Amino acid sequence: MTRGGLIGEETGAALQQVRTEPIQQRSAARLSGLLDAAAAVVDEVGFDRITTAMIADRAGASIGTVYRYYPDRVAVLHALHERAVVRFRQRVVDELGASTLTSWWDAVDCVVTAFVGLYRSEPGFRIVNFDDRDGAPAVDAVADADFFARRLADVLVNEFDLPAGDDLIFRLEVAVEMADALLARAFHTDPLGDERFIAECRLVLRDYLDRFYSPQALNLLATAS
Amino acid sequence: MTRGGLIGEETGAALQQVRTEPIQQRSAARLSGLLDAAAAVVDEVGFDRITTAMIADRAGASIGTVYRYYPDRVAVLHALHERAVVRFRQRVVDELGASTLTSWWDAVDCVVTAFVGLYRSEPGFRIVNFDDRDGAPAVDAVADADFFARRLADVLVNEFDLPAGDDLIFRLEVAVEMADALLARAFHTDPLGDERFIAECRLVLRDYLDRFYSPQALNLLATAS
DNA sequence: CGTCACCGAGTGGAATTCAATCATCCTGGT
DNA sequence: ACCAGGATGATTGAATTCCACTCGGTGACG
Repeated sequence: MTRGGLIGEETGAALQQVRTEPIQQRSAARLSGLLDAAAAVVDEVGFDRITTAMIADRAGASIGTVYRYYPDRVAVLHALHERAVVRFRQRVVDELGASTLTSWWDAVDCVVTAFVGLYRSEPGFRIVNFDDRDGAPAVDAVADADFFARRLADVLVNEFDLPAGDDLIFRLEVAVEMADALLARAFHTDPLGDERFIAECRLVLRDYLDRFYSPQALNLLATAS
Repeated sequence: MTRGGLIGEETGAALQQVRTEPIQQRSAARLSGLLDAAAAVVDEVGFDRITTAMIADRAGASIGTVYRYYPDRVAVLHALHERAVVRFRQRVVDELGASTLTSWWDAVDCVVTAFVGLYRSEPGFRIVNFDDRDGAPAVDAVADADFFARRLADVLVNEFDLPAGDDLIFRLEVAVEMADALLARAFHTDPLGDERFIAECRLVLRDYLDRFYSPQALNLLATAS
């Protein structure tokens, strides 16, 4: 199933951010418990007021336990970021499966919907943007966007016969960056998301991609070759 | 001169971030020296690993001196941010003056050019993005984008007769967010800026705004009313 | 000689470590 | 099957380190 590839359990972008892989089952819950706590704390006190003690407290663990699994404070945020990205991809897959797709646009629309949905439902999702420039998770943010663009390109090529190639990937990455910026802006003030920016985001994406991948543009491309 | 308004010495966004206004001349240089040091450190160790001690060291001052002028660590970043924004506006004005503007597009182009130029020449400019979401200067980042959009709107209205109003401001803010995201992406890996993303940024901006403000669109608007 | 600038050891709180302790799993003997 | 008891994973929290920020003392300028 090509769509499932979006989730991607490949190790390419994966990272060993956990010091020790949990062996016993009790600690499996600890890990996600710590992340849940971190997410809750982020939403409560904000991104830069987090303390490791708060996370430990909220998770019902001691400080040492936090450091058993994560090398330092920012690694916890990294992990939270990663988990949210995975959930985002899962949500995109769900959206794609629940909708009847008649053109590539429907797929892009699903991505936007998934993104907006997560912003609304996932605690701490705000810190998770693909392109946070300066904060902790910054390093591999672009790698995430790039990775996602590649996967999305696969889907669009396989299901809607868009022309594969670097151009498509590049344009999707451009689209991802723009969408991320506009949606982040939509949620900057309004916790439910400013509909104006969300709508404009869909419009911009469609216009931009239509320029290259509208039926007309594709026809021109086909007859020219 | 309407263009000069872009620089904006209004007190609306200004802030009393310096504790003590320097009285003696020697300390005038100290202030900018501290900011230069901060900028250098930001470029070297990254945004979240900055240390007040590092800044003091680099500036050849002691910690106490930093705190003489700035109330706390983030105030230094704020000041750096503010200085960069002022320089950006100045550069935009310079670009506008040095170019012959035949349409609003040339003005937008100048803004992009100024932005790219600063990215290349100004140390620490990366932290200065309009829309840093989580880091310290995040609070008024959107306010900056909004402010800049308003000023730019004034210029475009006065010089190119674009229809004034909230719609124009909103669209310019959308444009600013998109441009910022794409240019940040352009400079994420390549210190000189990936030309592909820069070019695509110009294209996206033009297409987006053309939709509403191309001569044809404006004519339609005029005849309809 | 009174300010203005500057210094840098000192304070407090948060981040991180680590040696001790507890819990769980494993193994081999009965 | 059962269980003792070592081996190893998991947890703890006091101790340590790091870092932002203060403040009393020292020079420099006018």
